[in-house]
Order: sequence, then structure tokens, then C-alpha cells
Amino acid sequence: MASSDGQGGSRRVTLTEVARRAGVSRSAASFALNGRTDLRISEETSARVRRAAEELGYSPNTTARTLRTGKSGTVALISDFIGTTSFANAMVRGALQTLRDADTLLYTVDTQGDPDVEAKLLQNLLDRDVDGFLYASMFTRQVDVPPLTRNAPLVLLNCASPDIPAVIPDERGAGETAAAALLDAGHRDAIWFVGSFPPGFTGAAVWNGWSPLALTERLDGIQARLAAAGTALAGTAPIETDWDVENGRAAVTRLLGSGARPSALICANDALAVGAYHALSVAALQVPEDVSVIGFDGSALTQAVLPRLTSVALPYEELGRIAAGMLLQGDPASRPHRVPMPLVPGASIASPAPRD
Amino acid sequence: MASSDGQGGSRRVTLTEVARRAGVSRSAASFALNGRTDLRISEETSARVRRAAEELGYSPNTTARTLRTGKSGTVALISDFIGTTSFANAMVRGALQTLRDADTLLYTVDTQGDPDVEAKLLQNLLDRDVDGFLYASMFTRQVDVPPLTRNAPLVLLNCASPDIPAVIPDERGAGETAAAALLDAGHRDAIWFVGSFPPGFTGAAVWNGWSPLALTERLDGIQARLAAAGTALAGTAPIETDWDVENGRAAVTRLLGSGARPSALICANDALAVGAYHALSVAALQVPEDVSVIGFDGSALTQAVLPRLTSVALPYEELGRIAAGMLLQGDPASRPHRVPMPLVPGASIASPAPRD
DNA sequence: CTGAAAGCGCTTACAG
DNA sequence: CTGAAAGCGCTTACAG
Repeated sequence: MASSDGQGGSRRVTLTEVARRAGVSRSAASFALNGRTDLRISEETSARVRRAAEELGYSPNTTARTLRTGKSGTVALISDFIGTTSFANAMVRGALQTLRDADTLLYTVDTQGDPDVEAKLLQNLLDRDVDGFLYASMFTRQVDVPPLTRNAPLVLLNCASPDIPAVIPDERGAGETAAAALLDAGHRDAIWFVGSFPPGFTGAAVWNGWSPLALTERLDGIQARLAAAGTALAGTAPIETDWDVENGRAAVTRLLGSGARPSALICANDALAVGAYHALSVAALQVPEDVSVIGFDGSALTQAVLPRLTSVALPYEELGRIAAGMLLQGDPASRPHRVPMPLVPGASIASPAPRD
Repeated sequence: MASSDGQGGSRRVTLTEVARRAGVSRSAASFALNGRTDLRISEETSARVRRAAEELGYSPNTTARTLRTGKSGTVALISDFIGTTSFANAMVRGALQTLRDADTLLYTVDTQGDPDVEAKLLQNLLDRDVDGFLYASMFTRQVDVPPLTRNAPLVLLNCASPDIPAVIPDERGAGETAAAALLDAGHRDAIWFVGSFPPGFTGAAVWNGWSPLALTERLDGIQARLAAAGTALAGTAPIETDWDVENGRAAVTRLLGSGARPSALICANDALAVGAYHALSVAALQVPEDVSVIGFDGSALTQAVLPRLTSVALPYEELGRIAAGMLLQGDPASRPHRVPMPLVPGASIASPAPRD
């Protein structure tokens, strides 16, 4: 750093100075300031100490306290944010909301998905006496947690691993919600799902080396809800590589080209749904008059299309809040905590068009 | 926190133990491990110490080192992220890239725009011996920095204040770039700007209590570039409240309703541009055949519309990288460092339609 | 009720 | 070349 004075010029006031000004010992000052009653400090003395601290602008040095107590009032959010632009922010924001009330600060750390970088950062954090880890993924999935995380309390955020406290979205319930929204509008026999694995990958539990809970569980929920209504998906439209706009457009273009006449499309995420809009538009099909569309994520993309996209939202901020709360309280829950995914209504669902 | 053992069970190895195992004093061990040559430790002794450290899995306790040296290897990013969902992530990512190489960790802190919360957090960070502050805004603007930030090295990120090192986007250049893109396509006399202040606010230097450099400087750049080509804006379409999709739609709907026949729209950001698409679509005007459109930000929204929106991108990640670098190096630059905003081509610009 | 002292784990002058 | 000691700023048993 540039300036060589650690405190930016104005030297910090120390507990010793407060004690001297109040005319008490350092221990008495410490006890008074921390409100400890073990050794009963007279209220008058205590007030004198607090006044001295106030007058001198005293603020205790956390580094020294941490060294003594082993508690740093600090938590780290380890993530693989890089490469994903979206909702990281909301998760961090949620965590910060909870932590603020506990006077706990947040280290934000990005592993770039590199295990060596990750290990180095974790050790660095451990060296700083962090009180706990929030291990986050930008993609709901199963993870293998690195061994070092076990050296402090740990809560998984938007990912899961056996026997470790975790908070993840209720993806299955989200699937049910999406299916129910279409059933309620009267759709039954021509509902398609967009965004499944490509044929070669079907049945595999991995995608880009990950286990995307989002896909399998959303699909499960959709199928369960349709089955409960006595129907089923008309079919699934696989995508090539990623859940982005371009792949959504391509998948739906292929679907329409195959002669399929969907009454509704359930898209694995909002970007795919936007791509679906584009493909439908090129085919001169109107949303929602000709085809209803629903997505997942509840992202800003829902506002970008006309009519607005109905979507089942990922509760990122709430995930962050809850995970931070579990970490602070040491929630010993063995099963992942599931956070509901709310329906965010747009105008992309209507009654099915009469079939020829 | 839940677990009461600060180190998660496996007690940490200390320098004393390394020294004992290597058969040297703690000072010798410290010097050897830190590669200091002041007291010439024999290479053989030094190697013995390093081996002992390795075998014991020693990692120095940063808290203790910080208490002793006053340097924490830590920097804080103070921001007003809340309420904005977008690019925070990219700025953080950029900062992390730079800091990683300096073994520096990042505290992420959100002030919620509340000065009291801000002051409390700043004091908390100072109590932890942070080596510096990155003071960030999600909106390019002038800021008054809170006094406490002056107790450590400070770099402003995406905002500016007199006499404080700052890194901000080249908004004026971005305006020129946008205007040039339209001029190059042949537009001249029917170029409108969407997203100016509402009439009542015109001339005021504040918006939501802020000074939005983005608006004034982008507009300056646009006007300068058009003037250089011997022309000028046909007019500006003010928005009601915010730079979002709905306000963009409303503004352009009003514009078209007034009888204006724009050949091109320069929208103050991507969200407004998306709203412009919607209004044009309702008016049965095609992008870009009938009206060319360009936005600012380079956000994911550019992909969400058909045809893709051309936009002048905010270089958030680079802003973060550069600001972190300035903080680490103590860059004493007095004038704000300007980062170029690149044109991200879409398909929303074409030659103007022949006028009736 | 109060005060003197130890100790958290380091770094670094200082004396040999 | 090496070692004993001070000290960073706290908290907290312990003896009065």
C-alpha cells in the first residue's frame, strides 16, 4: 500500500489510554466496556470508563481481540462466480443483510473453479481466523467440498453435499409450480420442455462436469405435477451446450421444424425462454395467443420481452440470508434447507389456442 | 458460531513448534521463513526450518502478524450495491483478479446508502487494520466520501470526488462512440436521445440526489460528435423516473405519438433501449430497417432482443482491476483515470430508411 | 469491588 | 552467525 502509516496519520486510541483517563486499571476498563458483570464494577465507575472512551474516540482493535479470543467476527463466501454474470450479487446481498446484525464482516473470494487457487485462498482465510465458510455455487448442484473447509463451520449455499448443512432452492417445487401454472390455464397435451440434455448425455448425472440439480429436479417436479393431472409432457427439446438465448432459439426452431405444434413451452431458464420467443416470432407464432411460455430464474430478462415472461424465480437473496443465519447459529440440520421458488407472473401464459 | 473450537478441531501449528523441530530459535525460524537476510542464516539452517514447517503443515497466523506489523493484507470494497442487481459482480471480480496476485483479501461491504450504516462499517473495517478502501458506486457519479475513509489509502471506483484517486468509465468517449456509429451508418438529421431528465429537472445537476455523470457526459459526447459532423440531435425524449424498460417504452411511445419520425434512437442505457424496441414494435416499426437503436451498458439485455442491440459497454471488470491496482501501488494520480467504453456490435443499426 | 500479570502468535531491534 | 526479550492491543483467570 502507498501510505506507510497504518492508521492514516491519526494514531489510534488504545484501551490503556482510556483506562488511564478514567483512572482505572485496563482490566476494569475492558470489563466495563464489554458490559461484563463478573467482577461487579460500580455503575459509576463503568460510566466514567464509557465517557472516557467516548471522549477519546476509542474503538477496540479487532485484530488484537481476535488474537486473544480466536473469534474474528468474520465469515468468508467462497464461490465460483467467475464466468457467470448474474445473481451473485443478490446472494451476497442477502448474506450481508444477516451478517450485519451480528457485526460480522464478509470476505468475498472467487476460486475461478481452480482447486489450487481454492486451497490457497482457504488456507489464507483460515490463517485469518475466519469464524466460518459459506461455500457457494452459482449453479444449483452437488459439490465435493475441499478438505480445508472442514477446519471451520461450514454452510453450503446453492449447492449440496452429503451430511453438510446446505440451503438450496426448492427446484422440484418450482417444476410443480410451472406445470400447475400451465394446467390452470387449460394446457394438457401439447406441453413441451425446452433445455434437456442432448441425447448423448441423457441419463448421465453430469453436465460440464457438474450435477445440475436444477435440471433433474425441475423436470421431476414438472412430470410429477402433470402426472397428477393425468397427463404428461408431449416431449422435450434438448439444447446443444448451454442454457443461453441462442441455444433456446435453436432448440425451439428445431422443434417447430420437426412439425411439433406445442401449446406451451416450459423452458429450463429465462434465457432459453427468450430464445424461444425469438424462434416463435420468426415462425409468426404469438406469445401467448398461439404458444404459452414459462421460464425459470425470475431474472431481468423477463422484463425484456413482450409480453413479459412468466417465470419461477430463484430466491437468491433469501438463500444468502438463510445460509448466513444458519452459519451464525450453527444450524445442525442434516437435510438441505429448501427455499421455495415463487411464481413471478408475466403475460406469457394464456388458454391454449383451439387446435385445428 | 456453532462449533466452539476456533480451529475446527485440529490445533494449528505455531512458529515455536517449527523452531523447536528445526532446533533453532523462534527469531531464526521467522527470518528463515520470511527469507530475510539481515542476519545471515546459513542456507542449510534455513532449509532445515523450511522442511520443519513443511512437515508440520505450518501456516503463519495472519492475525498475529497483523497485530505486530499493522498490515493486514486486506482491502475493503464499500458500495451502494443494494437496489441494483446488475454489474456489481463484474467489478468485484475484476478487483479480486488483481488482489489475488498480491495475496490480498477483499471485504465486501454494502452501505445500503445509509450514512450511519456506512460509518459503522467503516469503523469496523478500520478496527480490523484494513490496508485500504475501494469506495464504489453502482452508478457513475460524484460522491462525497465519508471522513472515515481518509484513515486509510482510498481509491474511488466508478465515482469521483475532487483530489481523490478515482477510476471511472470514459462516458464522454462513449457518447462519441455511439454518435459515430450512427453517423457512419448514414444517420444525420433525425437522431433522438432517449433518457434525458424530465423537463422540471433539466439543468439540475442532481437526480435522485446524485450527480449522474453518465447522463451529462454521454450527452456531451454525443452532441460534440454530432456537431463535429455538422449536425445535431433532433431532440431528446425525457423519462419519468428511472432508466428501466417501462420508462423507455413510455418515452418512445410519447415520442412517436408526438408525430416525430426518428431515424435513430440513442438510449441512455440498455433497459431504455429494450423499452424502445417494445414501443417501436407496437407502432409496427422495424429495428433496424425503420429505426436504428443503440444503448449503453453492454448488459445481458442486448442479447434478449431481436435483432441484438448494439451497445457501448461499461467496462466494469476492468474498472475493478484498475482500481485495485491503483490501491495496491498507491497511485497518486490526481485526475480520475478514465477507462474506455467499447462498442459491442449488435444488429440494431442500419442505413436510415428513405424519408417520404 | 480493584490491579498486576499472563498470554494469544507473531516480528524485530538488540546483545552476544 | 544465534538467542533472549520486548511489544503489537487486547481479554481474563487470579490474587488481593
